[in-house]
Amino acid sequence: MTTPNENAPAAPSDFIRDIVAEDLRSGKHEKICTRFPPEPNGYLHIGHAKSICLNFGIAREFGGICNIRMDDTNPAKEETEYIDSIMFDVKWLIDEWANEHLGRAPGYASDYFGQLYDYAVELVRKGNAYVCDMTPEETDEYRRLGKEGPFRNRPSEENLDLLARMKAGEFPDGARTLRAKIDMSAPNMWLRDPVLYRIRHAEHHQTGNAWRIYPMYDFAHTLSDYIEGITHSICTLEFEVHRPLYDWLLASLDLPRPLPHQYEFARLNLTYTVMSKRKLMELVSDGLVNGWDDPRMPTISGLRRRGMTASGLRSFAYNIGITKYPSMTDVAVLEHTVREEFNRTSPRRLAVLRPIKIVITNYPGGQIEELEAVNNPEDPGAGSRKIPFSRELFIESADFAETPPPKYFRLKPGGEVRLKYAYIIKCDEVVKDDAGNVIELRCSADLESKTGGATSRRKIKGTIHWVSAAHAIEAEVRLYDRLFTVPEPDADGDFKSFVNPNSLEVVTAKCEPSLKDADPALRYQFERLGYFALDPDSQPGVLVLNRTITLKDTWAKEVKKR
RNA sequence: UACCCCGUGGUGUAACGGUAACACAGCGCCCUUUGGAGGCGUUAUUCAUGGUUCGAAUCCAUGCGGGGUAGCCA
Repeated sequence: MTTPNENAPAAPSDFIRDIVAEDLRSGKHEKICTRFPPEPNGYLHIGHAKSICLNFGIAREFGGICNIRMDDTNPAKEETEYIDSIMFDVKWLIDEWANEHLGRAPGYASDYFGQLYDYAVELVRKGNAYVCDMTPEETDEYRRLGKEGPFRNRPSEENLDLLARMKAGEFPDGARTLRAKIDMSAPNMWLRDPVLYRIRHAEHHQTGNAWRIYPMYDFAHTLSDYIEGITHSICTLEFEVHRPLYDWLLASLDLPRPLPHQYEFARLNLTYTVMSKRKLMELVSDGLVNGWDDPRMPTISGLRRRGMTASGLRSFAYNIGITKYPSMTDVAVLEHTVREEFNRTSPRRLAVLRPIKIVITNYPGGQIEELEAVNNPEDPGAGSRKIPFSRELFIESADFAETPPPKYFRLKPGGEVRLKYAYIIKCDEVVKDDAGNVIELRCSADLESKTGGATSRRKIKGTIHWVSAAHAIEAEVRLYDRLFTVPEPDADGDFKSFVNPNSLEVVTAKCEPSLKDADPALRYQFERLGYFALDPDSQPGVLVLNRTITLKDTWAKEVKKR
């Protein structure tokens, strides 16, 4: 069932896929149907990406389908803005990969409100549900005590009448509920007559004012699964204790088989970030980030804007596996996955983030050379391009040190360095302003050391990047770092106090001229610096780039050790 | 507190009663016109105790540790 030109790793094996494979083998199911059921009350994050890749991945690997279903049973918390973003993110993530395994057209639990209500009536008829008049506080207390309430044994006819009047909007919010009649002394709290419907005089984003009662998660989710013919209903660990209720609902309605079954796996936790919708919402509303799609956010929209690709996120989802152990994944795994893909696919470019000017004193003033530069050493088919060289250049200020630390093999007074694709130069003079800041370096080039030249084979320890001053184009470059300074910001204390004050730095970079036509679909490697993607803030003639991820920097690590 | 689930190197996973392996991270070396990439090497693991078995990470029991649930949220 796999598509041929898939560059993500081979399908993994895990306990859920083992079950699916066995169910197919044994003939329990002929065709697998999974689902992804987000509540539209926030933006999707990388944890949802794990779930999407699991559900669509299974559909894809086993020749089944996966439905997208908005779990929209609480009109108070849900908004169409979220629906739009969720649909966009899911499509972005599975497009070209598992889109053909999308089941029914993306829909809503609210599509089934009518059928759901009929099931509720049926439950009442069977004596498996009743209308309860207790207040929320009373309900809580009785449940805690394991005590049966006074309305539990209402006659079926009365329940039916009350339920119909609830539906008709005769009672105020919270006045009554429909509850499952299970077992008030059950050790599992979710079996102590859970609420199935509550009264909410609220307008719903899909159904408008058609309904005055709304089903609870357990009821709506379980029966929506059944209605859609879901075979494997995969959710996160916190729903584990709900599973007996899931099974009870299906059994009590006496539904014909095959019934769906619920399986649970551990949600994703990543170091140096937070993952709950509530906390992400706080970062946005407190202005600690610039919106849900801020490139520092672990949201799918943020990661996309940062420059991460759908295939990269999918590879990551496959790399981390699926278990029931509540683990903490090192964000370095994500970073590694992204680098691995970009190293294979990214065109190389020369750009200087923090420029310092150098003058090649023995190079003629008006002369310009077009030098050949390889586009991607990992991909010979990517070809090469020309970059202009002239007497005045910019190099990275970090690539010069007046008093170099040990093992520093970049440019230093009297020292030599190779300019990538160009000449070996020697720093002859350091020019400073009145304040003592280095403002210019005067260098001489070994004019025979260019590729193919007589001295081109000379062994020079350092090679640095550069751009021709006269030809450079400017770009706003946004340098992102981890959003939090500690590996587990929500371990203890206020997570917001650990926000990294240096998580965003904006510089004006000098770029080689070919970047003028930068392609938003591409990720560029700025040699020796990292991978960069065009930000949507870019306009014709105005380049804005985001640093998706740095290159591995062993020198920085060396410096840090001291 | 009650109930449920889970414990394999620093981290994430594999091994499905038969030699504990892979990736990330770390460390060292080699190579390099990216201190990138790549190559080679290396450190380090079955929560504890008992039991079953020729043989246990795997099965059982107890203990310990971690997580989840106890909304008219999902």
